[in-house]
Amino acid sequence: MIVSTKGRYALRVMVYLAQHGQDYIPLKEIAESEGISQKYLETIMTTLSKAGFVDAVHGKGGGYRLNRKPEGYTVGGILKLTEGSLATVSCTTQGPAACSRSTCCQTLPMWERLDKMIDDFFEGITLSDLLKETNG
Amino acid sequence: MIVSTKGRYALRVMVYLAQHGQDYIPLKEIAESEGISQKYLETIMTTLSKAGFVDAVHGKGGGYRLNRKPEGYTVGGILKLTEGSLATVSCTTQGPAACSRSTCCQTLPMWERLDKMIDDFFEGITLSDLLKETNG
DNA sequence: GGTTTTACCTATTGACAAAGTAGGTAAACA
DNA sequence: TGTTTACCTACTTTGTCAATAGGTAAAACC
Repeated sequence: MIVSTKGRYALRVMVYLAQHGQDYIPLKEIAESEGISQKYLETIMTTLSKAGFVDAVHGKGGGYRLNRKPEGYTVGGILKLTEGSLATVSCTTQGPAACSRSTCCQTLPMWERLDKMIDDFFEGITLSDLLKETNG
Repeated sequence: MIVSTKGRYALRVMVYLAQHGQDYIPLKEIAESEGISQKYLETIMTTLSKAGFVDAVHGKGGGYRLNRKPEGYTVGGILKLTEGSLATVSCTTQGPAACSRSTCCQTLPMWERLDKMIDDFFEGITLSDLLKETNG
């Protein structure tokens, strides 16, 4: 049960941008600061940009920046965008009739409660909350 | 973020055994009833058997059965055994120094809280609880 | 003792997605 | 015109999940 690097990197990038306010930050700088492959980060930034999560500007002095306040982004929103889904089992990822056993499965309700709990967890955290985190 | 078939199948098998009390149920019957490949299920049953979660008896009239009451099994125990770990990110799966950024990472505390929440969730559910589930 | 029924063991395959790479084009600015 | 940046399409590598193949060993039955 794993959140892939795509989602994890995206979160870290968003935190990084949040810490740099109104400035446009070039991808190269983000990649180097966060220790992420430039090429790989490109695909993530494109996703964030297309979804309107960040502004992108070409050319010198360009780069990426947030277009909302940190409180305006939930961790859930960022992860759902980059991961595709947060569902923990294929049974709940697809439609209701995905599994022929759904009507009699003794474990399905548990998975659904888990998904709900995780969704609530992530939707209850904003970028602004992450900025306040401190380790150690 | 996915729980693999191994853990899901294991849970369903344990529920199935719980519903059959003291009887020894051959693998073939479990596989057919639950629609799981026999060969694949073998690896799962071996895991459960080696860990002492089930009794196994060879020969005619043999098979598998639980050796505790359903209340004696937590979903967390079964999943940790078959999945290996329930950690959601590689950052927390491995040791504390797995990631060089762990001391300054703004997102790590959140992952740790998530892992804790999921662990509590699964440890708070027993086989006996699953038996009471009803769908639709 | 031989046959059937069962669990147990080692190794291999196929499919798929995650992670990362390669090499370009287009926009903005000096 | 040249540099800096984002954007685009395609490819490769790697690894794990899911399943398969082909056996051996134990227990019961006749």
